[in-house]
Amino acid sequence: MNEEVKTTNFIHDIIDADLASGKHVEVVTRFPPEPNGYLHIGHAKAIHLDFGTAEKYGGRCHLRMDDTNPEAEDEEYVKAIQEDIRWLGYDWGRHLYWASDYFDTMYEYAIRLIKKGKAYVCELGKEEFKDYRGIPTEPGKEPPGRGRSIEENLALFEKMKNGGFEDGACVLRARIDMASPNLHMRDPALYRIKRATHHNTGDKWCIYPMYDFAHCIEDSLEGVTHSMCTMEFEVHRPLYDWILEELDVFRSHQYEFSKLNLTYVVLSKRRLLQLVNEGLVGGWDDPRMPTLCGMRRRGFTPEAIKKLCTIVGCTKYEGITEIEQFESIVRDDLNEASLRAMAVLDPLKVVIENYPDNLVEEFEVPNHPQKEELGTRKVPFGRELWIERDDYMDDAPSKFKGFTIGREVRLRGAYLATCNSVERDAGGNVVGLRCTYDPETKGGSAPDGRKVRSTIHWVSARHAVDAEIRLYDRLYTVENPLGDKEKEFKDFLNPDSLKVATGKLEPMLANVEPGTRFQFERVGYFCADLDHTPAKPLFNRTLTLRGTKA
RNA sequence: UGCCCGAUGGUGUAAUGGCAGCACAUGUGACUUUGACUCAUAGAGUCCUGGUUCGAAUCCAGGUCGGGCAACCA
Repeated sequence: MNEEVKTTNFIHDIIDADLASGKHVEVVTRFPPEPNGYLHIGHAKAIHLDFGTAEKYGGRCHLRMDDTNPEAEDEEYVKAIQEDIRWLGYDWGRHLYWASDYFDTMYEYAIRLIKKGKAYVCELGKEEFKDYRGIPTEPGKEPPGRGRSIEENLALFEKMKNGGFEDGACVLRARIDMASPNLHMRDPALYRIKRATHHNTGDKWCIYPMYDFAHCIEDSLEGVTHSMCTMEFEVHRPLYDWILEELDVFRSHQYEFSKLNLTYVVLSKRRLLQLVNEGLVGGWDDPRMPTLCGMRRRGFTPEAIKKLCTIVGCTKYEGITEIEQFESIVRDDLNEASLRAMAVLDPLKVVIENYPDNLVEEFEVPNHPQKEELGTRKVPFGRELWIERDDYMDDAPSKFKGFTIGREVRLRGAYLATCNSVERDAGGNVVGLRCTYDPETKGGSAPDGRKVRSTIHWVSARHAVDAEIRLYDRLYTVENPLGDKEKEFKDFLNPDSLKVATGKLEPMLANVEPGTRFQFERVGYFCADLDHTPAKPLFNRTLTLRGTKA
């Protein structure tokens, strides 16, 4: 997973050209989250691009909290955002900034625009202005305040700042072109009045800059050379350029790329919030959520997430990546890195009739089949075992890998054993197996060299630790839950996205740290949950093994 | 509807005027003390129509289809 795939993309091509021409001598990027929600895998794509680009070119990437709307934002998210970015493995060093750091400068810049006759105070209400702006096919009309004198605008703007107007009574507008085919250029709002306490600046301001005004200035002030954002901002770029041009400040440039889309995943902030608020999931860090904290809890690795970002690359094409792509990367990573263990999720009792009742043996079992350096562990074995219910079948076909009456099967790392008879309840259901083992096959191989095709996992009943095991599956039943005009995404929630099992674990698993990842052999990849304790073991299934059903 | 953007196997992504490659997914086979891993192998692609050129996925024109924008959100 560490082999860095050589990457380039259309933005890096531009950077190469900028560096070659001397337009820039260093590369400065930024990741600008608004602290109003948790980061998800879509943000990971942007983070990977922003920080990864800076890394590639030996430049720097700023982390900037884009806190221009105090009504929406909350300190609670700031810590979580930082934790998630660090978890991905990125470091902004001393370059943590806030849009609110620049409120004074932005105010000065607004005045500069007014003095140039490029901004004015507009008293039109929200709905009224919509009328003036008009529709794309027809030019808009000039708002009444547009012709006001500079002095008047200066006075009015100061009155706005000093609280002389009610919220929403007026806004500061850029004076651009009410006839522009780009609606964003029809005198967009720059400042609005909003009496809200800001988490950084408190009650100092009652006017706050709009995104379009704030963002380009933030970039410029920080010396950001390449400001990358998603495609929906493309139509804002002329405004971004216009503001920096009129202000005559350092020219940052904006480049747009397409968002990440994954099958069986919904990333919209609003809908994620809905899942949490309506109790459809356990919270923002529910392991079924595509949030970084949810994915962390699920057991996904930051390396796998970054590798996905590398593979999907950076283009302007709005496609949808199959979740199988990600799952494959995760399995690759987890297969390499995880230690093996044995756990039985749907236990069936086996009695080895010819094994002494009081005997306990410990077998030295490798922690990884291909990596000797990961060592071995001791697993206790006794007369009574748990095996997977699925590992017994009446009249099994020859390709079946498990017990059937008369067939010899290898108990992984222990002995070869043969099933002689089956115990059934009144309904005919199998409730236990009676087997005999071959004492000559210690470790699992027969001295006479006979071939045994089946190997199954097991846990000693006397030593087994009971555990709650949460079996996670896709949150939705369809690839694109947003793709149906009649139904809403919640109609496609997978009722089986979480199943809870009480499993039997090999004893070592009770004592691992929360977050530790394992492959339960023949079952899947699992991760000790945040709430896992030795007294109450709790594991999450990250993914099944390839080729096995959920 | 106006403006902007895009289109390469089922999916994602390379090829920067010169052999259309890689990965995932799918099929088949081998190996296996995990139905895992690994290995081998197969099928499958340049949206359409013209033009420029010795040569076009790439450049040009027109079309088709898909996406975005029209908050005092970001």
